[in-house]
Amino acid sequence: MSTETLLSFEKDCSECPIRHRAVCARCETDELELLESMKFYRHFKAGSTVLWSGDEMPFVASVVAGIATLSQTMEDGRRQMVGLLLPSDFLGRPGRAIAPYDVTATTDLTICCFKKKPFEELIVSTPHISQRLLEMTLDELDAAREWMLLLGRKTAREKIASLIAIIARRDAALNRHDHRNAFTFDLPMTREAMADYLGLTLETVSRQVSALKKDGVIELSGKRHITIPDFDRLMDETGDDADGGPLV
Amino acid sequence: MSTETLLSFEKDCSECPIRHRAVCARCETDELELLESMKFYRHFKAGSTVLWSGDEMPFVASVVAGIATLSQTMEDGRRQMVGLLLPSDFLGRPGRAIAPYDVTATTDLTICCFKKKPFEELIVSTPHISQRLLEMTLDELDAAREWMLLLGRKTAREKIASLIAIIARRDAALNRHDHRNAFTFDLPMTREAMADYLGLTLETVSRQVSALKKDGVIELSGKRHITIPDFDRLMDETGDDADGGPLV
DNA sequence: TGGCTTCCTTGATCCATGTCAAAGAATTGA
DNA sequence: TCAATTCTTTGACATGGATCAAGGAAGCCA
Repeated sequence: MSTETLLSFEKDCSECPIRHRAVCARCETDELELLESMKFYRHFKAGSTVLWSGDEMPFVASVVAGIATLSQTMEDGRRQMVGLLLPSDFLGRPGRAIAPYDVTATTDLTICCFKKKPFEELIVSTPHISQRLLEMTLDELDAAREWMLLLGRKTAREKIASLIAIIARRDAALNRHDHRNAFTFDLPMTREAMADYLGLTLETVSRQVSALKKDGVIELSGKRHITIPDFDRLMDETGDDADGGPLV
Repeated sequence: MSTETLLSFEKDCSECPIRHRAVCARCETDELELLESMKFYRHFKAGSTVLWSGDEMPFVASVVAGIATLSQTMEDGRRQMVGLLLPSDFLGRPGRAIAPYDVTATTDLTICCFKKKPFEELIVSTPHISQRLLEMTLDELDAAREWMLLLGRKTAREKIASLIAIIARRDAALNRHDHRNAFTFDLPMTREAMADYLGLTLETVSRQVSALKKDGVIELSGKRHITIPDFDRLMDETGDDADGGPLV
């Protein structure tokens, strides 16, 4: 992202890349002006920690660019990712002072922050915001339930295929590919992060990625760059219904 | 639940057992009167299906009494429970016409229903309702994330101990036991439903319940009646942090 | 250029949980 | 009271994924 672009939306919400999908999506011009006066940006480098579970959480935020993850860690070190925050997703919960999960930037990350207290007042005074937040939270709950099916019942191979399909789908949505033809993208995460997402070990992730490659379901160049020659073939491997809904 | 009690709250919301926890919790007297004029009750017998995934969903509802589950089924029959609805929990999503999950009554069930269209108008016109719904949805999301850790990373023994702790905790909250001493309750579900909840087979559930019994973590009389001699001992078996938060 | 460091792959082996099978216990209905 | 049905337990065995171990590949900095 270029510096000018950054400066442009940092001044003016109407230039913001997530203007129409974030928690502010429904806001009118006057409401945006209010938000502009309150917001501030923070940047994190790939791999850095945004918050540790148990930390004081003085702000809520929207992801503007990059990817963040939410994860929980057990005493003995077992870790499970429980949320994946993409641009426009919301971080934090009104009414909660302490972060319940570790929040990590898996790529370079820019977030648009609001101090918690004033934002909580906004929720009450600005229905456009609380309505949008409800909608987004319901979407996240649906995603979490899809994920629970994956964690509880899918095989390692199905898990990998599902994750690749999710990422491919998102990429298709962003970059306007015709998803039914071959296309190409980069995995935005390490094998270890994939394992944490899927409830597997990184060795199993590596083996199953290799297996899908050997079977021609995906093509790999380097470690991260993937081509999908036949999206339907990939979908067959996910274990999901043929008609898994629209690719968004 | 006696017939008089039923009749009493069916007429008058202020008598309702879930008055202070459900989606209507924040409503004022005049708002309650509006709800009273719109609501209708439906009853389901234990084991019956409330909705199939893909069904038209003409209403949203609050669980008044009993337990319902949300579950997803894969084409080959693998099933994963993705939600557990207890009294006061909300069923349905404003703006959604089709049920995305199977909804099953695991005990006799009473729900308080609102037709979808009028309810959606309420959401917009009555902030007390949409604010409460947001809060409840955020709580559900937290629960789903806790569950994801269980599904992805816990052992079978830890999963069983966690489920028993969850049920015990809920029972403690309802029946005002002192949870630090021995107490007793019934599992409200079959071994198969436990397996669907935990991402296990029913045989593994049965074996691990037997193992916890042999090790003195729980006492069993019959198949469903459980006594926990030492709650801390049970918590040690769940894999969660010693301090897993308050027992609510 | 070369040597860290991080990330990834692959092999050998183990074991927790799934699968298949049989039978016991509780519940229901005739 | 006796089937019939549903729920549960237990055993024997199979297997998918974890664990342990080694080394390869790519990126980074001196």
